[in-house]
Amino acid sequence: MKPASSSSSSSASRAPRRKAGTHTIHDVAALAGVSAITVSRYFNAPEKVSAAARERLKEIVDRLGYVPSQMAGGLASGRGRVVCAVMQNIASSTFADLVNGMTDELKASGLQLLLANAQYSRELEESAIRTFAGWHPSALILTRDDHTPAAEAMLQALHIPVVEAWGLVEGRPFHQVGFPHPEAGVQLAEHFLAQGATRIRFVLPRASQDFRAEQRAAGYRQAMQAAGLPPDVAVAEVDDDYEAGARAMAAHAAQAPAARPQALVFANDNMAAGAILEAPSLGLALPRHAAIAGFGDAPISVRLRPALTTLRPARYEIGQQAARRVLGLLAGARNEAAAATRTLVPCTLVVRDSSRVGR
Amino acid sequence: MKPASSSSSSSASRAPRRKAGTHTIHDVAALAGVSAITVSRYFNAPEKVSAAARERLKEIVDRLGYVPSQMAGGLASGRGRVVCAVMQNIASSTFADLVNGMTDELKASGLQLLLANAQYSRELEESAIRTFAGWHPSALILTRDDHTPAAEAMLQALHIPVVEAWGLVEGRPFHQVGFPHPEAGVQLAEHFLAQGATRIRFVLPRASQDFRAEQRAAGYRQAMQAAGLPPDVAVAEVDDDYEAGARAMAAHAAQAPAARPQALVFANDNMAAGAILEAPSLGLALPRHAAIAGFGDAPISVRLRPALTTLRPARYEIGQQAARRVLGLLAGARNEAAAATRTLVPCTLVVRDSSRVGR
DNA sequence: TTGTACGCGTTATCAT
DNA sequence: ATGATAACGCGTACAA
Repeated sequence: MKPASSSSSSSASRAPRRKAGTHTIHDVAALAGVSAITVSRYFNAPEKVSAAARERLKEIVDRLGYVPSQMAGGLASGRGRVVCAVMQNIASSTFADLVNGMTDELKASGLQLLLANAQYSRELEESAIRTFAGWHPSALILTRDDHTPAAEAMLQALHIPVVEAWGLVEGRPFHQVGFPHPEAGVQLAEHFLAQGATRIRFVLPRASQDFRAEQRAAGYRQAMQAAGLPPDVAVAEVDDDYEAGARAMAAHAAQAPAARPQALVFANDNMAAGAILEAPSLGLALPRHAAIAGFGDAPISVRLRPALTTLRPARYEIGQQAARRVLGLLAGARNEAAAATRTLVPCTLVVRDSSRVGR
Repeated sequence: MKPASSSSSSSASRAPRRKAGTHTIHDVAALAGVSAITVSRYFNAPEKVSAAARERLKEIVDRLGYVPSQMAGGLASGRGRVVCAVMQNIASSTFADLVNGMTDELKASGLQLLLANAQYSRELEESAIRTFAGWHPSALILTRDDHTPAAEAMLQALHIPVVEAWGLVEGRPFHQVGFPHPEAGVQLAEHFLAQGATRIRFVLPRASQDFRAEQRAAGYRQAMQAAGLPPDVAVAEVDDDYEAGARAMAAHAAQAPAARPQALVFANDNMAAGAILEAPSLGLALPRHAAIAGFGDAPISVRLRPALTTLRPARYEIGQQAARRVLGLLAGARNEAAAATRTLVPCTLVVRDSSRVGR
């Protein structure tokens, strides 16, 4: 079976390409006695297909177990039915709740959520965005607002909706859903200031971690200065949050009672939990010897003794709203240059026993 | 955007399809003075491209910010560069660790991990598998072994590696990585039996939750019966694990001391934590009034007082091994009918203060 | 080591 | 409401 034509390799039959093994839209179309495009419309715009055809197609699709190829569809339409999200720490319950909110909201739309974990690193975020670019996503959801210049350039070049979820800052070119983290620091500081405390310490996790925590610390600083009091920010020396909290408590116990801060604001609930759990073995009775507050409203917080006062961000709702914004932007695709919107999903201060300032 | 089409103004039949807006492999090829296939090889098999071409291509790819289209590549090659995983509860730290293990292991391979959340429901798992089928994944990772018949059929029809991670049972047609959960129940029961305890209670979360917990309970039952003792399994009446643990402890306190179980095995660490945190307000001193053990080794467990004895599954490692098995199967693609393998990643019993049986 | 020709399965466009 | 045709961007097979 050599190609007879020695000259320009003409119509010589090539080896048939290996089939993917699954059914294609043409199999379905042939069985239903319609053309492929009708099957396509059956999936993408059922109302444009006659009821009769719809019924026959449903039966055949079910029988064959046919599932449209996302890759072929994405290639043909120029956009993948994918929303990509870059989280900072998949293992934390915070981001898990965000993801749940997004997933639930996107479920009905047929959009698949693609996740990446950047571990609080801008460089990893950039790399994730680059990877995602290959999927031609319909939209992108990020969880920070200080991208690398390269990442920022890619975001502009993609020409798709970009939503920054979790924080809320001014002057960004992208849509945002979340709350201003400095404001959260202010809220916590004022909770203690209102009780007449004058020595309030803010405890940060070890550097190079959650940059949001530092924004909250900045808010705390500002509130202290506004009250004419000296800010007092301590930074943990260990990575484990519980351990860091426990050590902060030990440092507290080591100070002379009169010099001790009256209140400790921890950058997150895990640190605060570590502190509360450690207190008894240090001979400290809470909240008398130290009023405590955290951030995040972890599930454990209400169980601690004393129960932990904390700030509760609406995590699930932020994920949901971010996804909803994406869907809205995709639907009303026209408003290209529409101004970036900012959606506030506020935190709630949850006051429990741990934050009663001793007198 | 320059028209990449070589055929010029002939047969102006149709409107040019809207471009995706990004660069294509041909843009890169043209700038480098090579053909498209060379660019393709530069990405997929760099060693087959001359060093000179490689260097020029690197420069151009960087300058353009070109990223190959996953959809076009997947469509052309018949398999997407995607591994799909169905988790049962994304919000739990258990599954987060699994995901981290998988992600890290897959990172270098260029395979993208697609996640779905089935919330302990077989039906949702089936639906996730159906959705995933449209992506023509290279492999599938699941976290249960009791799929619906329809799901099972799809798994067979996909003709791709399937790995069941987390549990380990006999007689399954798919590869497995994990540990036998009943065995975990046995381990915990025996830890208390070895201390001479005769009244040991197992506390399950509310029904319709984690079916693995019930497998562990079955192991506990078996160990008790083997020791000639009556099993005592309590089932929680509330969904919140902490609350369930607290209530179990209250029920314990309400019993006459002589009739109380000497030891409580909780189906997970969250329940155990709820119990330990509640004990002081019930007037119970642990472990004297109740020896406690959990399962999972949550981060909080070592912080509790008394610190919680628990079983530590190597979650990250299970995720990693599952991904590694996938990569192995994809590399040595030949062994189609190779027998399903089972990889044991054992649990470690972590003994702390909470489980000392009072005498 | 590099290039040519073709088709992967779907949807956009135009036509009926 | 339905169909014919031509892409979408890339990788496989084969040739040089």
